[in-house]
Amino acid sequence: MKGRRGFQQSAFTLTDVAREAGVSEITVSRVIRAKGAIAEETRRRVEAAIRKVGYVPNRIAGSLASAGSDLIGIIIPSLGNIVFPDVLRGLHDAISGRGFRAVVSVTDYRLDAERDLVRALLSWRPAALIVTGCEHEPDSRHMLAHAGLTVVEVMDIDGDPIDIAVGMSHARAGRETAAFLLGRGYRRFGYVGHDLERDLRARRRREAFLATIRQAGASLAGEVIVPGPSSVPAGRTALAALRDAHGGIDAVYFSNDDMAIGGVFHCMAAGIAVPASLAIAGFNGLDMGQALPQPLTTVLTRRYEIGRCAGQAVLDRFDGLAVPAATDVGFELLPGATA
Amino acid sequence: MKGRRGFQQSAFTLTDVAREAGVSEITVSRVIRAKGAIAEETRRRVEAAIRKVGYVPNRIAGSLASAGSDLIGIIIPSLGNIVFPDVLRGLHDAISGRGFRAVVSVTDYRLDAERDLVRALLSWRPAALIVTGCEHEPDSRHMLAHAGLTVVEVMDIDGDPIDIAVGMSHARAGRETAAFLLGRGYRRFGYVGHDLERDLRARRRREAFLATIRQAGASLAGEVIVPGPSSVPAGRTALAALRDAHGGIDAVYFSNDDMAIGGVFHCMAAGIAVPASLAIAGFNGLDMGQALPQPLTTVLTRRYEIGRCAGQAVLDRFDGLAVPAATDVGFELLPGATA
DNA sequence: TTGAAAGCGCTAACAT
DNA sequence: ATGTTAGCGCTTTCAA
Repeated sequence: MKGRRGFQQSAFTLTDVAREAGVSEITVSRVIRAKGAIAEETRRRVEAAIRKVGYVPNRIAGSLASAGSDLIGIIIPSLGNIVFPDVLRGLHDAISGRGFRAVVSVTDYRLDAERDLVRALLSWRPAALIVTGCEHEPDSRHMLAHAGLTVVEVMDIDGDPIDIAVGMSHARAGRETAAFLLGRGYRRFGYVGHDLERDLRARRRREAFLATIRQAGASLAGEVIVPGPSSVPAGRTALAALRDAHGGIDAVYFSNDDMAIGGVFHCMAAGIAVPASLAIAGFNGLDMGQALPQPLTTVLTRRYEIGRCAGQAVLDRFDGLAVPAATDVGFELLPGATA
Repeated sequence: MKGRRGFQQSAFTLTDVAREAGVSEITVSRVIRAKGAIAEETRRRVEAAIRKVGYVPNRIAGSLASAGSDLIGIIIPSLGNIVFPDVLRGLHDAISGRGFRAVVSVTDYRLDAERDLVRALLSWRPAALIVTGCEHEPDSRHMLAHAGLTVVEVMDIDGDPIDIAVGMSHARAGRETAAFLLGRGYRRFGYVGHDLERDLRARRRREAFLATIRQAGASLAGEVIVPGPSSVPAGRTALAALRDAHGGIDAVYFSNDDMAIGGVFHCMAAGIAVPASLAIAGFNGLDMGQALPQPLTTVLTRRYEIGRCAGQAVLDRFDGLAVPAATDVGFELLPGATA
């Protein structure tokens, strides 16, 4: 159980099993992969031998010999934002039944880190690579486009897919939220967001939101952008700051539900009537927001579905089926009760 | 970009790079791994050749030759419960800087699924395997104990570690929560939980909680256990059900913060004064609960820290350093304002 | 500082 | 139904 490097482990190989069972290696290999015809009696002997020596196949050797791994690389910006575990969950549910394994890497929203991870994961010759969003460094795009494997870009379909894209239009979500709030009669808007340099999808929602309210002759009366990642406490303090700095705002668009729920909590604590004095809208449709005494006005995103579709696309491609270049899983505006 | 099976990709090998640079394969290999002495001039030529052909190393071949991968297998019960992404985040932060990659698998809280995943991940000859909890099927334990690699059991230190355990005592957390509520004068308790057949740690907290209140002469006046996973909506409806069925309860222990926050929302919506009419306690110390108008009474768990320590243990073992068999990251009772 | 030879443990292709 | 042969692309000796 020591092993300075940690990996000599089960020293047994196919050869040992074959000797034990009195057959050739390839026969053992066939039994293990359930491939080719094997006599019932032989299979039993081989299986007994496998159990006897406690043989664990070596997929590194197997993958090298067969020129293919059952690994699927996935590169996401963060594990701290609940949306990515949700995507991962969907992906995992789709692929694990077929024996694929997810190798997970995190960029922390840095495209240069993404480039390095693309290279690192490609070196494992995965069956597919799943990346987040449609913005990548030219190097990344080039590697992905020429690696000769299935590439799925998830979350976002506002760009030009390298291979396959599965997601939704964040621009459209921003527009529709703006239209909804305008329709409810709000005119003096605030925005509360988190680090937009890095969260490119939140940025796109904000831009589309602003364009839409301006087109309608309404204005952005003020905004607060916190430097770090989104969180409930950040949303809570940011809304307090926004109200301190700017009067007369009647509706606030938050970069996502975490931030918006923080905003709702601030209003509860400060005795601000929602939506009478202030309307609040978020993005994602988290359970939590819908379980609030007043359900949050937000956009329900299908994160799990994105992961599941991405996984299915990988399987379909693997099976030689045609896969559309872009799949829009859509979204749903939840009117809620905070706007 | 097709590739029926998705993995012939960058057809270039070391041999191609070597030919291009006019050196032998091993020299290219040395340049790539920055191992052994290389003349400056040679290095430059090799690097140029690598860039020219767009060579991506094949770590499958490399791992086979060097008898070791830089993969770390991780097996968790779920991605739906925020605690596991948190652990994953800590693990990732610890290991990714050293070039290790996490291969993630999910058991859905089934120990038989865990067994299969242990076998599947061992077949990748990972540098280490990280599993959740201290309860495993005998087969799993046996494979893990004899695989000759670093094994870390995370979350829980209430058992007998296979190799290394990093976590906290859930029994102690249950006891201390009970002691805290007893100290505040509560005597008629309720419990609201989720699927305890599967979440063994939640079960252990509950048992320790019950033992403690009984020892103090208090009683469990009623409980509601919802069948599925924990969630805010589940906690909300379960508390409503508990209050319908049982009168006179003055404090409710929830299986975790998600459930407890749902309970708080129910009280808000139903006009139940917290903690005057009903006290609420959770487990995990999620941000969300602490950002509530009344911060939740709960136990702060160090999930990120567990992942980070587990990763560090793997690195230390890899570096030949001694690693303690059990690391207790501890927890902290947050008094909050709901009890 | 560089290279030649010999595998790592498995599977594809071709027998038998 | 089973076996033989020849690698997969790299790294580890061991030489030079």
